[in-house]
Amino acid sequence: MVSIDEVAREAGVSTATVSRALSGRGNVSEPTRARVEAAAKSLGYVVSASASSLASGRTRNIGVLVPFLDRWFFSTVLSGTATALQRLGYDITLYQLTADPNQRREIFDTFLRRQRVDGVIAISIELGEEETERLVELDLPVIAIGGPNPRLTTLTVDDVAIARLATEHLIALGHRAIAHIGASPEYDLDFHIPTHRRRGFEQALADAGIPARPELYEPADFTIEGGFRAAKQLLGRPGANPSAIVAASDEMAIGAILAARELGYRVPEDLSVAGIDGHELGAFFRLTTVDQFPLRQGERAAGAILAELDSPAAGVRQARADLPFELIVRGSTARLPSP
Amino acid sequence: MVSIDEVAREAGVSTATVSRALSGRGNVSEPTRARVEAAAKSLGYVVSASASSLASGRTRNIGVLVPFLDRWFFSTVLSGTATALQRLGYDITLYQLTADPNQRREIFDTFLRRQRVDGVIAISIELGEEETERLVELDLPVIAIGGPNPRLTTLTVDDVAIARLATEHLIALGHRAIAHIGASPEYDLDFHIPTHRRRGFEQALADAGIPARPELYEPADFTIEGGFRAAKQLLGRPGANPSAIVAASDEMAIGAILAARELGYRVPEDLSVAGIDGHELGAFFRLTTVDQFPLRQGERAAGAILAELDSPAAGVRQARADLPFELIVRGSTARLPSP
DNA sequence: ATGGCGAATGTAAGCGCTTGCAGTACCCTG
DNA sequence: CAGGGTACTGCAAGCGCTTACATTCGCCAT
Repeated sequence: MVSIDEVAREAGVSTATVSRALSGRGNVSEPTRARVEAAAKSLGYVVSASASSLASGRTRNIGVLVPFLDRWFFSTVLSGTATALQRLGYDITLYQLTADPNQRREIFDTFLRRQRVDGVIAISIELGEEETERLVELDLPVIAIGGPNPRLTTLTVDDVAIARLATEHLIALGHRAIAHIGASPEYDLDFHIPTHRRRGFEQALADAGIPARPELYEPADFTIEGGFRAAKQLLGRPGANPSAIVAASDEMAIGAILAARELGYRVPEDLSVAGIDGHELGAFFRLTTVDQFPLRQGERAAGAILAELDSPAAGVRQARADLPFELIVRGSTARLPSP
Repeated sequence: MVSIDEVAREAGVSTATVSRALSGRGNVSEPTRARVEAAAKSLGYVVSASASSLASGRTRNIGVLVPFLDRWFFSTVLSGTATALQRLGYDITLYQLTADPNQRREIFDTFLRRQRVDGVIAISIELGEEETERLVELDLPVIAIGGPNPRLTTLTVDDVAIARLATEHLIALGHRAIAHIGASPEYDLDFHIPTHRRRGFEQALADAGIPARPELYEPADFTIEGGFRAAKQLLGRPGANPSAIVAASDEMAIGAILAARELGYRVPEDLSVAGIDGHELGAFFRLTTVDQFPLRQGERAAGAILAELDSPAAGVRQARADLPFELIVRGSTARLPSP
């Protein structure tokens, strides 16, 4: 491995100058800089990350925590984060958190404390009291996506408003018998997203003066299959007879569309279905949805952490539910035919 | 930050002993080890990654290269890798490669050469000549998944055999008019997977004495939507009239099932459909497929890299197509009704 | 008894950088 | 022309560990 000394010798300067020339910190005359750069290139010199980190305290590395790697939403957010961070020359160290308390403890107590990262992004992680504490103790910039956490800077989307938007769309189309596929309470771990969305759904109905009908609610597990089963329940339930369904996720909405088709309903003529999330499969199924732009969420988290890195405490701890979302009307919803 | 000196003082030993006690390298008497451990725990000491790496040359960090983060196959393999690596105390540094040559060059020329990783896992990356060269030059253990690369240790699945297995299943069920959804040539970048699968399909037909029929082939782009369109072509083509379809991916197979339903075919009564990959949605669509266990592929890569780390060159460069795969018969294929 | 050996521990020399401090040369002001 | 900057560069002290080598000590074989 080529070291900085060889570059210094080759360029006829001290190692200090090489360091300054290559890192851009401190003043170096243009000709010297060029000479150093040429020497570095010709020798194939690349600074040693550990030596540089040890001496400077900077790592150019961000730790990213995700609960799942192989689920669409999380991998999409991660993708956005990774793209943005890489573009700016940052490495990312990935930690996939499981439910195993030992594994989690190891990550919070050891991995994150090895001075290997300059900051941490937690993507939709339900953090325990202690875990939040550990994160704060790190004394590093931390950005959390999802689930307002009063002790951390958090990027959150207003899930109540999202669900209300989807529901209002259906109401505006003349629907009144609107069903909702949410989550069973035990699924409501992650930031109470299902609960918030259900509340948004109910608010929209209430605002429109439509009485809530318990038989028009059905829980599922946020998967296509779950949505499929829930929709079958809903559509088969005597007296329910919904003309529209708001699902708390696109995957469940797709399941609902599939279920409806199987039962002989035409979507959207006989049944309107709206989802939430902006899933990649939405376009194919012509699904009307409220997109929350997960890719951009990831990019935004990257931007936020870098901003804090640049000017610490610039982004004073905040927890604003201000991530953007937007109703995307496609072909799965239609005006209720006047009877 | 607590340093090793404080632990040494607290335990009443030298820093050398602390290092040895905590890392497990070298001899330390049991009582001393316990004392050191207690001191470290009470002070909340965690070794500094950069200092340790600089001094020892080991980083306990594996670089992982992926082409996409937000596609099912890759994120699933990555998940397997991450789980296995984390369990063994390794960090993973993630690099999402794009097609942008500048970005790729930066990763190969700079990021990977900063001595930040002990080894590299390349997940289904189509590596250029030069990129392979850079990887070899790193002089680190490198494991590639997919696409036999004679210069690297590669984990590969036999795509010809996989496709043959799927096709033979259909032939065994009595089908003769079997269509294939593959990829258009320009999509055949990544290790020629589509080509191999098409070849396997054709071999199976040939072995069974079934003549190839060009009108029973249709290219697509490996997505559900692509499979949907391709199947519509196939099923609408005059004179084609297939009784079964082998799709080169599960996503395309799912698209084909959806297309068939839309055209009024019952699956599997009127049309059998088989896929390849083992996609998570396969169960829901009752898709018969050849599973290639991507999660396990990821774990296996992790195991392989650690094996090489333990005993360099133990895993002499090899490129065996020996990853396991298995026919999973579900409900999308059935015996051809005797006419 | 004695030499030899291995286990346990300490000493101290790095690992390859970054950066505070100091020195030099040059330029501008008054 | 002196005084004071400013820009550039070098010197050298770390950053917080690991580990080769040295030292000590108890124990066993001779």
